[in-house]
Amino acid sequence: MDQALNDTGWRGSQEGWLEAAYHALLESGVDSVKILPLAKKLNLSRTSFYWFFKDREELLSALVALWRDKNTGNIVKRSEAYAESLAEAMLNVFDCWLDNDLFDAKFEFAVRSWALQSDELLAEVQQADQIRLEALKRMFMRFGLPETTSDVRARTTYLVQIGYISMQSREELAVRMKRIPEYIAIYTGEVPQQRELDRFFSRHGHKPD
Amino acid sequence: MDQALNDTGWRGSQEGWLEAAYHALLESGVDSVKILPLAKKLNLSRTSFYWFFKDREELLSALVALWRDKNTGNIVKRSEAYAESLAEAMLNVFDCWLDNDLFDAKFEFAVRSWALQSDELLAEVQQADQIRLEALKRMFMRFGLPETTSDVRARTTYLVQIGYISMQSREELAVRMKRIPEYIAIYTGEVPQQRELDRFFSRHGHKPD
DNA sequence: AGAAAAATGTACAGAAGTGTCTAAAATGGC
DNA sequence: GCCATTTTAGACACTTCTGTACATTTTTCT
Repeated sequence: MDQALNDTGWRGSQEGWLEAAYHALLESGVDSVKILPLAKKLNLSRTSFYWFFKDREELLSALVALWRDKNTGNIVKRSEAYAESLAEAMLNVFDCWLDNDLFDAKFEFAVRSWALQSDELLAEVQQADQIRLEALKRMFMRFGLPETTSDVRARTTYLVQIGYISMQSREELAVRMKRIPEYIAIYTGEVPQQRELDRFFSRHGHKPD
Repeated sequence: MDQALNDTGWRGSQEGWLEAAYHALLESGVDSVKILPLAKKLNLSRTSFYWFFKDREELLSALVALWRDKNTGNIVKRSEAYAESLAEAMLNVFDCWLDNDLFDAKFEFAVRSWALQSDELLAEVQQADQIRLEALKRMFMRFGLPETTSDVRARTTYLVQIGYISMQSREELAVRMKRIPEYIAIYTGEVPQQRELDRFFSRHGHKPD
C-alpha cells in the first residue's frame, strides 16, 4: 500500500495524527483515541508519534483546543448578526445547526461524552454552554423580550439543538427544513415571513417544493 | 475494613456487581466499567465476578436492560395521563424531568454516550427516542393540534430535556421550577392556570415564594 | 556530496486489563 | 457437627496499550 505524502514530504505530521485522533474521537469516543490504533490507521510506526507529541495527554489537549476554536464563537457571532425581525435573527442562528463548518455537531457530542470522565473538561463544556446561552439570551432581549422570557427561550433554542445532537440521528436536509418554520414560531412566538424563509433556504442550498 | 453483608449472607451477588457497574457507568462512562476496578471498590476478588456473570459483555447487557426497563415507559405513561388542558398534560410529562424515579437523567446520558461506540446500542437508543417522541406527539394531537405542529412541539419538549441532560448541570430545584411556567407557555402556546402549577409544585415538594 | 535536522522503526520494560483453572473458605440444611 | 453447595481468591497465560532508548533512514540545507 503506498503512502500519501503531505506538503513537507514527510509521511507523518502533527496534523496527520490530530486528524486521525479527531476521527477516532467522533466515531468511538475518547477511549478509542489510542496511539497504537491510530498508528495502524496511518500506516506508521506507533513510536514516531512521540516525535510530534509529548504523550497521549498532549494529543487530547490538542483535540480540546480544536473543539474550543471551532464550536464556540460561531454561535455568538450568528446570534449578533444583523436582522430586521426576531424570526430573521433566529434563522441566522439556525445557520449553525445546518452548516457543519459553523458548528460541528458530532464533535460537540463526542466532547460532551468525554466530559463525563473528566471534571476538567466538564468545567470547560459548561463554560461554553454559559457563553452560548448568554449570547442567545441577549439576542431575544435585543428584540424587546423580558429577561425571564429571553432566558427560557434561549435555553429552548440551545437545548433543542444539543438534544438533537445527542439523538445522533441522520436525517435528510429536506426533512429538517420542513420543521424550520414551526421551530421559529415556537422559539420566537412569531411566524417567519416567506422572504425570510426563502433567504434562509437558499443559503443552505434547499429548494422547497 | 469490614464488609457489608447482603440478605443471603454472602458478600457478592449479581445485584452488587450490577450496582457497582451502574455507578461506574454514570460517573465515568462505559470504558470505566471494568471488572478489576469494580472488584477493588467492592473489596472482592476480581475472579469471583465470573461466578455471577459469564463475562464483561454479560454485565454490560445487564446494564442496557436496566436502562430500558427504567427510562422507557414512564414518559409514555405520563404523556397519556388524564389532563383537562394541554398545559396540565405537559406538566404531567414534566414529572419525569423532576423525579429521578420516573426518569434517570444521568443514566440516560451515560447510555447515549456509550451508544457512540456501539452501533447495536445506538439502534436501541434511537428506537427509544422514536417511541417517546411518538407518545408526546399523540398527546399534542389529543388536544387538537395539527400533525406537523404536534410533531415539532413534541420534538421541542423532548429535545430540550435531552439537551438539558447533556449539559450535565446540577441546578437547585427552585431555579428549575422558576422556568416551568415559561416552558409550558412555549411548548403548548397556552399559559398554565395557577391551580395547575400549584398542583405540580406540591407534587414535587416545592413551595414557590 | 556531506552534514545536520527531521522522522521512522526495532527492542525493551512495564502497567492494566481479560478470562480459566483450581484450591480453599464460608454458609445453610440436615 | 458434618457435608454439599456456594462463593472467594491465588496463580497462570494472554492481550493491548504506554513510554523510553537507540540506531537508522530520509530529507533539507549549504
